[in-house]
Amino acid sequence: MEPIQVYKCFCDVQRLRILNLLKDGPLCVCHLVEILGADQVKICKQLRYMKELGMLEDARVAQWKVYRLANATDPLLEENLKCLQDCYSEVITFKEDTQKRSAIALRMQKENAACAQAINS
Amino acid sequence: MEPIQVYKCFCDVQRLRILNLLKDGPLCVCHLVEILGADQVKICKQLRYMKELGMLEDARVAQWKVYRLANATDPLLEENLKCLQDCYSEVITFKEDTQKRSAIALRMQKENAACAQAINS
DNA sequence: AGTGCATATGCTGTCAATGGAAAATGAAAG
DNA sequence: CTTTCATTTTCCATTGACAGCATATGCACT
Repeated sequence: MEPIQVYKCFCDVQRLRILNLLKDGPLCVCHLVEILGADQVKICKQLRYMKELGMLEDARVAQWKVYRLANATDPLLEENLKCLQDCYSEVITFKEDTQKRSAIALRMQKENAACAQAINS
Repeated sequence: MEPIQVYKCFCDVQRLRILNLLKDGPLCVCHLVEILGADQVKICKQLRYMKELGMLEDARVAQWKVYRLANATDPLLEENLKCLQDCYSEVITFKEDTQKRSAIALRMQKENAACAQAINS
């Protein structure tokens, strides 16, 4: 992966937040939409962007589409997510996102939601 | 410095090469032009871009203008330059640039060039 | 086939970034 | 004060990224 392309990818807070979330495991689009509180179409486009870049992979589970980080993790990606967490937590809502993610996982366990398998597969 | 702005700055190989060079100490525009083998006006614009971003500082020495990294070094900047050197040395000509820089410094010592003080001030 | 939910695509206007050519500034030297 | 060298600015055309909206696809259930 060309470093310049990676940096272009990093130029959007939403993309950074998505990458940070996926770092802890796969998620389906509806979860990302809920956590980021953003337009579905927009999220979709970001996901496609990062998939074409080779950063993400996707898989279908029934109606849902599950995205995960691509296998070969880019050193730039890891370093930067760490650095952002350490130094820019007021600027990017990584912590809040991760908390929301836990809340969703919990809720789905209780409700035994159909979509739950997406997270745990 | 907003991380997004920093990443936008990183989206250009020439800017990365400039930052890498300045990490080892200040340089004047003419040296950067020589090392990067690029259009002088273009370099100028990049320098201005990074100065307005707060990443660089400049000072005049006679006819020459000397650029250096701003005092407060951004953790993102340091981390990324290191990471790029480690993992992408085939993609970005950091090593060659640094060698050229040494060659210039040496040559100027011999010639006792007027511009030399710029590097060493 | 027809409905509903989840996800994706296409199109269009807008705005920022980039490059090239020409002109302008600032400092030193004749 | 004119020339020269180093650097910067301005203007203009082009490109690329992005948001918004409408529309389309894919899958499951009936």
